[in-house]
Amino acid sequence: MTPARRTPTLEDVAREAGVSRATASRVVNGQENVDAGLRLRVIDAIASIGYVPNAAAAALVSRRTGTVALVMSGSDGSAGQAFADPFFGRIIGGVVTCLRDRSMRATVQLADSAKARNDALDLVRRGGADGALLVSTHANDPLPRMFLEAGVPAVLFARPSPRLPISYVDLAHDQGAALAADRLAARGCRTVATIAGPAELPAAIDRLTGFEHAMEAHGVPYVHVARGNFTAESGERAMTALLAAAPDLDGVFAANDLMAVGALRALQLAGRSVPDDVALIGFDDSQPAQLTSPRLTTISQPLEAMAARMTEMLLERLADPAKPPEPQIFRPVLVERESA
Amino acid sequence: MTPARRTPTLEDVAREAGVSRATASRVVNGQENVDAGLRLRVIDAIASIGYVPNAAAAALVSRRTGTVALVMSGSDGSAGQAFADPFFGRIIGGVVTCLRDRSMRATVQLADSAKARNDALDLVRRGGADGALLVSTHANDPLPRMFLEAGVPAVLFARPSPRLPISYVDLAHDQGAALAADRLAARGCRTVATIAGPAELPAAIDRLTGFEHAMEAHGVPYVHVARGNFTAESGERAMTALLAAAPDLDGVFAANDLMAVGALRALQLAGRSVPDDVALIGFDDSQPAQLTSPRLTTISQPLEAMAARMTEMLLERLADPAKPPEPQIFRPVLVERESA
DNA sequence: ATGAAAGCGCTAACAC
DNA sequence: GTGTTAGCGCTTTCAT
Repeated sequence: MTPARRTPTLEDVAREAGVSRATASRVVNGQENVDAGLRLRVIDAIASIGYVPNAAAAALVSRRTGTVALVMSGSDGSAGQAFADPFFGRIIGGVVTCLRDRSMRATVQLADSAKARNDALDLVRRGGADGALLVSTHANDPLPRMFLEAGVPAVLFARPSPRLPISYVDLAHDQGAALAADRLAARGCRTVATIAGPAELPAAIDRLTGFEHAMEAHGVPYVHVARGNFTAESGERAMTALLAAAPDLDGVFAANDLMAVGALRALQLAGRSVPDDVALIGFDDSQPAQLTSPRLTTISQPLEAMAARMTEMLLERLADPAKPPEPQIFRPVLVERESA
Repeated sequence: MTPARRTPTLEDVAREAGVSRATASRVVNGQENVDAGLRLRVIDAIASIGYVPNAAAAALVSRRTGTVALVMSGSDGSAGQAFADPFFGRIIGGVVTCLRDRSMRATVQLADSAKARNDALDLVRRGGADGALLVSTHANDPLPRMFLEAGVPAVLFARPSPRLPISYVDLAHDQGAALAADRLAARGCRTVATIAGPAELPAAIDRLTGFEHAMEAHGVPYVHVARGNFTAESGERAMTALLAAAPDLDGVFAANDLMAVGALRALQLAGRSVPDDVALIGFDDSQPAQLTSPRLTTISQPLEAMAARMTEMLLERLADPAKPPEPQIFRPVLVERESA
């Protein structure tokens, strides 16, 4: 008859295999310096008694959990809604995929309030995660500085504003905007406008100034500017205003695809043909960009690759705490479709 | 001068406050039965020496981690790509939001290969998570049965197929389809078609049969059927085929919004006006549904609420392991816009 | 290459 | 209400 069973421990494995707990541990953790014969016996013992290592015990002594905190920093109160945005989803995908190659995992935190930010930081301080990945796109987000000051290993997605001595990955947003400007200029557009994003997003600012500078380089000293908030509605409104201000417009760069979709609608309502009367370029290469007619020419960013690199940088930092902070900037690419 | 500091432990707190470690522990864990005066002294001590609890040590003895594994089960090789789909994002949002109210968190796993499935299961068995949330939408996914047989607490998103004695949340997909049928019937549509989703998704099957049955109830015995794979392109192709087979079509139900968007395009290309010539209804209430012209009438599902409920059910199961498995079905709602 | 032994920091009985 | 105590299961020097 079956004895009342506790769940088997390393001790049991060791006894069963006739080795010490230390050796059993070495085998479990895949260390090389173990006699092949013993290793085999340990492996058999593990299988025969159905041993499963205890993660908490390992973490307690090794001070490593194999877990990384992935902190999504939103404006206060943005709540769970944010996750519906593929931007976050793609980053999660990149992070999770990178981690699992190393047998690690991510725990997702939402930092949209002072309490939530503290909880996220606490998680790492309590040893619930080995380090943190902070997706923080807003200027003056307190989160990066909190982690920095607490001495908690962290890498950011997006350059902190104001700047901080901390590693981050980011896109060359200005280059993306320049790609759009180049395209418009190449089509011969001379009266151009841009629908900019919220001023509190450094990325939006970079896209705006990047566009202006690049058009300037193409001999176009003035660009009409309207602001939106990254929604289609705001893009439509902005485009309507732009059309009123500059009826002879022949090229438009929207700081994201959603606003470009709205702009497209306004343009079509106004009887302008895209791209013949007005060329239009978006940013992000999101799904909506592929669903409009004409389909949107846009700027794509390698979010998954950026997320994976961010993860690697954290792992490097964990392996060598002395590693100095480092930025890593990715290049956007122009996706040519029908709207420009 | 400052002594060489270890990181402070509960022991240090206890000494500083002049109480036992047990009392200090009670205060840290917010237990009620502690003298108010002592509690204050402990709190002061914590602040003054900068104590931070160690999660691994707590987990080791309490056998609780406060972490739940959120396992995204995709078809093999679907990789990180899947996360770009707002479907997953919304679920993650619902889960994370629900958990954080209880000071818990989720770790995201991708189960798209035999190894990944084993890793996910192992995570819980090693005590890396207290239980699992399995988002498994494909028929014959081995994942749910694996967790069930391992005796690991788990709750599913979507009814397992074949059925299993395990708790799950799901949408009444057939009711959603019926909502679409009712709408079409109310508009007087008599020659209707549906663009169905992949046959390996139980949800897609339910939407198809639900639609057929409801139209039948409205006195329409036959529904034209074409299959798509949930992409806009497949929807466009399906619609083109449907138009060829039944040129007098006056109503179409697509099993998701993306296919509806494709169908809309095909319809417009064929010179049919939507909704005047042909009424069109989608499913999901996704972003693209709001960006087309006309905007899509569609069926929405409360994914965040479903995810939150799934999470609660797991927590209930954790609190009472004897709790019998239970399904929880949510109602879809018709979102009236312009296409039908 | 292997084993002995010393904790890692905490919770939960249990006794008072 | 408070303290004492016995581990939780593992990794990791340190000898050998």
